[in-house]
Amino acid sequence: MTTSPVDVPTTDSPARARILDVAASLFLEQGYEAASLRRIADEVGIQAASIYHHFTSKEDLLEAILRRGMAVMDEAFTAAEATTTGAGESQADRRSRLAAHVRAHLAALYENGPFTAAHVTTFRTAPAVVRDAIVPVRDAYEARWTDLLNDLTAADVPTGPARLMLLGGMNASVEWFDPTRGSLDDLAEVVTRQFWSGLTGHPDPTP
Amino acid sequence: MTTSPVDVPTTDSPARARILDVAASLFLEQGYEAASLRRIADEVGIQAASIYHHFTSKEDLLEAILRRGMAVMDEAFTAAEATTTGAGESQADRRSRLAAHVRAHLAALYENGPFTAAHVTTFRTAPAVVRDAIVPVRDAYEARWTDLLNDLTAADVPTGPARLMLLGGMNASVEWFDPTRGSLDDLAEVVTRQFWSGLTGHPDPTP
DNA sequence: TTTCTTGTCTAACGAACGTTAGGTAGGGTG
DNA sequence: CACCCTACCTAACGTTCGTTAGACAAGAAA
Repeated sequence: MTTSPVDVPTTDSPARARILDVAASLFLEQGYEAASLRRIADEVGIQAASIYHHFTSKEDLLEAILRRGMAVMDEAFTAAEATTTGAGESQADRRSRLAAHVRAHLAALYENGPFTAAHVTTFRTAPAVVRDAIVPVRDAYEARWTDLLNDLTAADVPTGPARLMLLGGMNASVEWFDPTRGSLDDLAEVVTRQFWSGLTGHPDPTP
Repeated sequence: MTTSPVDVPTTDSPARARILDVAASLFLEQGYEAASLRRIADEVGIQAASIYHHFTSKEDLLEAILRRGMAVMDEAFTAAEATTTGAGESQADRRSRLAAHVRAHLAALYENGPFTAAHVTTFRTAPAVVRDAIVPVRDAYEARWTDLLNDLTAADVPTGPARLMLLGGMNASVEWFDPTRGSLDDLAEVVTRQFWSGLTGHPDPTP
C-alpha cells in the first residue's frame, strides 16, 4: 500500500516516470502540439533525443499518458465500488453509492498528478492513431458508469444523456476548479446533489 | 432578418468570412497549434500568405474566431430573454425561462457554424495574449448566467458551482452530441430537467 | 578484466511552421 | 486614359519541429 489515494502500478524507471509526469502536465497546460519534446526534455533536465530511449515517438508518449490517466480513473472506480459493497436498496444507500463514485472520479481528476486531467483535455485533439488505440479503454470505463447508473435508477429512466452530462460536467471542472483552494468533498457533494434529483426525479434527501 | 437562428452582424468580406469559417472548423477539429495556416489556406483555396491580407497574425485570426463565438452565445442569450419577457413568478414560468436559455446556449453551440464550439474547445490552450483579450468578454457572458440563475432560485441557494456544472456540462456535449443525429430540443429538455430539480431542490414538474 | 546494458549526450537531417517582401491582375474612380 | 486599391500570388526568410545516428560514461555481469 502506498500513500497515494489510488494505487497505480509504477513499474516505470525513475527517468521514464519523470518524463511522463512532466509531459502530462505540459500537455495539460498547452495541448499536445504546443508542448514540444524539447520543452518537455528541458523541464526534465535532459536532451530531447534522450526521450527516445524511453518512448518510440511523441505519439507513443502521449498514448502512455492517456492510458495512465484511464488506469487512474478505472482504479478509482473500483475503489469506490469496494467502499460501497453491502449497500442496500434504500434511496439513501443508492445516493451514497453515487456520491462515492462521483467523489472517486473527481479525486482521480485532481489527486493523482496531471494524467487524468491531461487525458480529459487532450484526448479530443489527439492524433487519430492514438485516439483509436485509447477508445476501447475509454468505452470500458464509460460502460462501468452506465451499469452503475442503471443500477441506481428505475428501469424506465434513460441514463444515457444524464451519464454524459454528469461525466462531462465533472471533467469540465478541470477548467475552473482549483483543488488547492476549494474542497474536493464540497465539489463532490454539489455534483451529487445536482445530479441525484435529476436522475431519480425525486427531491434530494439532504437539503 | 436573415434565416440564421441568431443574427450576427456579418460585415466581413466573403473571402474573410470564408477564412474564418474554415479556420474555426479546423481549430475545432485539430486544435489551434495543429491547424496550420497552410492547411487552412489550402481548404479555402488560397495561399497561406494571402491570409495576412485579412488578419495580421495567426493569433489575430484565433481571436476573431473566439470573439465571434462569444458574440453568437451572447446574442442567443439576449434572444432567449426576449422570448421570456413577461414570464411570471410561478415555478413553471421559472422553469420555462431556464429551458429557453439552455436551448439558446445549445443552439449557439450547434446551429451557428463552428465558432462557438471552437471557442469552447480552443480557449483553454490558446496563447496567453489571446486568452487575456477574451477573458473579459467571457466573464460578461458568465455574469449574465449568474444573474439569471440567482433570479430563478431562492436567495439562499448558492448558484456558483451549479452554474459552472451547467455550462460545463452543456459545453462538454460538443464531444459527444451530434446535432445531425440527435434532436437539439431533446437534449435541451434533458439538460433542463437534469438541472432544474438540482437547482431548486424540488421535484421536476414535467415527468 | 573484459563485456554488455542502460542512460544520456552532441550533431545533424529534412520537413513544416509563421511570417515578410515584393510583384501582379483587375475593377472602380479621377 | 491614368491611378489606385483590393485581393491574391510566388519566393523566400529564419525558426522550430520530430526524429535519427553515433559516441561516451558508468555500472552490472561474466
